[in-house]
Amino acid sequence: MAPDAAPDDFVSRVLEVVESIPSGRVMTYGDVAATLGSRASRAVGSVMARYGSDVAWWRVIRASGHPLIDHESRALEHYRAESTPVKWSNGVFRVDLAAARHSPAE
DNA sequence: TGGGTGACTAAGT
DNA sequence: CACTTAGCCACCC
Repeated sequence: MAPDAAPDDFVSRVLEVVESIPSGRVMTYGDVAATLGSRASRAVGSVMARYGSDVAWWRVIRASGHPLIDHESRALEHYRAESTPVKWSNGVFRVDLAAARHSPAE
């Protein structure tokens, strides 16, 4: 129980990547996991569910471009504030990955 | 130590 | 383009 989080932990690593995402950009769970050298996209989501309250969770979306389920209204407010490119489809919005996808190696 | 779960992904229908 | 099925990996009890 160290008071300071270790950057060696998978959790801290995920948070670091999410915080490295610039405003107006988004990353998929798979991209974040790939940055960590793993395919644990689900584990990334689990980390966000627990510690996402302290990071820009709205900048992390699914590979399909859909925002977090049951949180799309909250995410939309952030996207509008960050000028994130989104596409509307029959009342439901979707992030334009072709224009908003961010690469950490860039 | 082992089994079940999940803010997921990709492929097929 | 949207829904369904199977696969993966890390975390929790």
